[in-house]
Amino acid sequence: MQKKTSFLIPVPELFSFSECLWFLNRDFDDCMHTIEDNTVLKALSIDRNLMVLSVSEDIGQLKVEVAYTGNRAEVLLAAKSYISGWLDMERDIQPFYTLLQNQKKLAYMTEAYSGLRLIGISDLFEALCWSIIGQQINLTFAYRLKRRLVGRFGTAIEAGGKACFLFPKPETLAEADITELREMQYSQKKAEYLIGLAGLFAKGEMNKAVLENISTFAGRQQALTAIRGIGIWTANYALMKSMRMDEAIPYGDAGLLQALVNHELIKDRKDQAGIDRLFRKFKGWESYLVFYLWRSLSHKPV
DNA sequence: CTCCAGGGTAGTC
DNA sequence: GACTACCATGGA
Repeated sequence: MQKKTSFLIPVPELFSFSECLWFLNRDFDDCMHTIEDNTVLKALSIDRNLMVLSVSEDIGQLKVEVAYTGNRAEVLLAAKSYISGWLDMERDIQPFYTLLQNQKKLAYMTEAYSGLRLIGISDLFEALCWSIIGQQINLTFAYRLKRRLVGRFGTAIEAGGKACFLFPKPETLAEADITELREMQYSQKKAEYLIGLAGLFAKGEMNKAVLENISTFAGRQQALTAIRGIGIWTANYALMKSMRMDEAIPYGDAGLLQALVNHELIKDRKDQAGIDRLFRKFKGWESYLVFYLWRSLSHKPV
C-alpha cells in the first residue's frame, strides 16, 4: 500500500458528513470501518485493486485520501463511486424532508438529523451475512459476533497503524467449519445459514447481478427469501442497504417498532394498519423513513 | 429469574 | 393463510 492519491468530492445540499459519521460511530463497535478524529477509514477490494480510504470533511467538501495497490485511474474511479454510493450523496432528499415536515411527530428530524444519509452496505454478501447475524439478538452482541467472524475469516489491512478489515469472501466462508462458528457463539442455525449463503455466492447462484436481473421488487424479495435463513426481514434489510430499494421496509423489525411506539405513531407493536397508514404517506421514501427512525433510537451525545 | 433483542423455520390447523 | 413451538445467547 505504498501508493497514495487523494481527491475532493463536492457535498450536495442537505448532506451532513458529521451526521453520517455519527451514525457510523454510534454506540457500537463496527469492525468494518474505523473512526478517529472525524475521519473514517475503510478498506476496499474492487476489481483486484486494494485500497484504504480515509474520508474527512474539508470546508464543504469531502477530502478523500487513498492508500492503494493497483491501477491509479481505476482506484480513483472506484473510490469516488464507492463513497458516493455508500453515503448516498447523489440523492436529493428534499422531497423526503417535505414529507417529514408534514408529520407533526417527525418534523423535528429535519433539524435534529439534518443531512443524514442512508448509509449503505455496498457488498450484498456482507449485507446479507450481517442481517443474518443480527437476527433476534441485541446489536451489541451482533457486532461482537461480526467482529469475530471478520477477524477469523476476513482480511486485515494495515493503514496508518490501524487494522482495517475486508469482509470474508464467500469462498472462504463456504469452507468454514460449523463447529468453529459455534465456538464463536454463533447458534447452530446461524452457522448453517451463513455457510450455506456463502456457498450460493461462491457458486454464483446469488449476487447483485442476479437480483438486478429481476425487475420487480417482489421478485427480488422472493429470490432472497428462497434462501435458507433469509426471511422477509432479512431480505428487505439487504434490499434497503445494498440494493438501495426505496420501498424496502424491514417489517417486524424490533427497532423500527420500538421507534414507532416511542413517537406514538402506533398504539402498539401489532398495529399493522397504523404502520401501513404511515408508510403510505412516504411512498418512495420508505427506507429513508426506517433509517431515520433507527437513528432516533440512539440519542445524540450532548 | 424474567423478558427481550434490528427473526427464521417447521409443524399444525 | 394464520397461529405456534422452538431455536439460541447475551444484556438489562
